[in-house]
Amino acid sequence: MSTPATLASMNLTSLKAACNSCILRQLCLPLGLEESDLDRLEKIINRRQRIKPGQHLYRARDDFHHLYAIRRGFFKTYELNNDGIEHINGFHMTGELIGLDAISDEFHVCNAVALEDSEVCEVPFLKLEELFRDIPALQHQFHRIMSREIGVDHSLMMLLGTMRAEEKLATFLTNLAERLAARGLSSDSMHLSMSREDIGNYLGLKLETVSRMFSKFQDDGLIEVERRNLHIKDMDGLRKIAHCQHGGR
Amino acid sequence: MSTPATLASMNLTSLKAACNSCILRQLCLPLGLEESDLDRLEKIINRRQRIKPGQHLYRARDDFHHLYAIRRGFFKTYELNNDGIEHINGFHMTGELIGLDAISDEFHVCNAVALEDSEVCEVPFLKLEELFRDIPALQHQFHRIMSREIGVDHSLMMLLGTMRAEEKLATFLTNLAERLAARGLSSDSMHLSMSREDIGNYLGLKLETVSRMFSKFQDDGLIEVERRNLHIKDMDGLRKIAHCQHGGR
DNA sequence: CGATTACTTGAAACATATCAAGATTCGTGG
DNA sequence: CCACGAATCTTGATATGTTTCAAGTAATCG
Repeated sequence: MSTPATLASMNLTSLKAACNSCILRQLCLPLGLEESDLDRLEKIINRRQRIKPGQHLYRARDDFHHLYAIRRGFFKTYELNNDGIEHINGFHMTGELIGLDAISDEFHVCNAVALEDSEVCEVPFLKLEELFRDIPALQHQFHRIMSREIGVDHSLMMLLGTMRAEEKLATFLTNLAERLAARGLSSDSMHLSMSREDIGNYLGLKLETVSRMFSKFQDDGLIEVERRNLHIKDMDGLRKIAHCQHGGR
Repeated sequence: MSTPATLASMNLTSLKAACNSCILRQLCLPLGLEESDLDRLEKIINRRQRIKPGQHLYRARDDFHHLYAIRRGFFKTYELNNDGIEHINGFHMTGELIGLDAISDEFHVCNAVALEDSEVCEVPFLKLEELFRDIPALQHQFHRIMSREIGVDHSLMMLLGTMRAEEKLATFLTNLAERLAARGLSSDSMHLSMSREDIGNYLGLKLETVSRMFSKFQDDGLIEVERRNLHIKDMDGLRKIAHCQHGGR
């Protein structure tokens, strides 16, 4: 399913990266870059790639060549262990850079699949590293992004290791809302791109437990939820349950 | 308590970093560097710092200036959430680089405390970034280390999210053994530097559960454990329980 | 339209936590 | 050096939260 209207409205230049005009600049790699440096960054970013829901951006064991900046849409990244048990490492939205875990072994270790109609900028990593040598600000921003990823993972480890189901889900929801708000999107009404099973998998819970907690929150007047449409009625109440404020993802 | 013999045998130059002669080169930052580049790296590494057990290397909210390469000893890094609940992010040994999570906000977010008599090399991060511009191999190795950290955290997330107590502890022990083996140390007999409570905290279990699992493994003939001395009698048996092979930490 | 998938809810089973007591080790000061 | 108290660890009994199993409903898809 392509979207003809959007396609028609795009000329060739807009198919290039165009970090310059990208509303995500403040979230993404080129934060704080000067005009001339932005141009250089844009030049190494090959093209924009469209990914349909259910389609994989990369899979474990794929050769690693590119990082991906999410321009639009929603992804989950997950890993399979030796027993074929799946675990979701993260849900990723607009402005986030994914594929960072593949640098160390030169192949991807996790799988990235789109949960919504998505679009990514493909960033060739070796060229990016070359650019770092000329643009210290870009290098530093990249390190901040990697470091942030580590911090986010630590927050998730804390969640998985110390919280009960109720706290986990409340944290998940407030965090999702904050990330939407940071992108100027509605933070009290949202569409959940992922299934109950995905949420549970991510939080270390079974889907039934997630469903029960949703019902409980609804009974308590904190949210309204029907299927994947979520309305947060009492953010402070949710936060009180989550009580531990979490990082960026 | 200092160790006079060691102190006496050290001259001033050996108090400098001496990556050159460091047995950890293959694990640490300077992997694959040429002699001349090694010298440049050594020059920015200020000094070696000795840390006594129980002493903090850094604390959350401390200004971030340095990464620390562990030359000798054993550390745990932990985070406190808003409720004062502690969660251990990792146990770190010789050759590992810690403090990476602080880059993004320019202050430390977790606390690092020595569990044994330890020694670290202090690496000024901004100077290191400058060096990256001249030494591409160093830059790339740093990115690999950060990426590896992310991969390790993902493995831990999988452990916390999907495993039962028995699997968690078996994974913890085999992983510890592997890391010791990678350093040329005995992997079947070891001293556990951390308490049962620390192990439990790290694995998302209570100390009583850890203790029970230790007893169970001992009854099953997999290990011998008395207090903090551990002997692994049947590594394959442990691995079979762990069954999911984990990353570097 | 029927079939499949996603979700909800209940009852029972299970793993781990909690509470509690006792044993051992460790540190410290008398 | 011994004694005391604190910390660490083990083990048992009970409590609790989450999972598992099961059934049913609603939405989605071909």
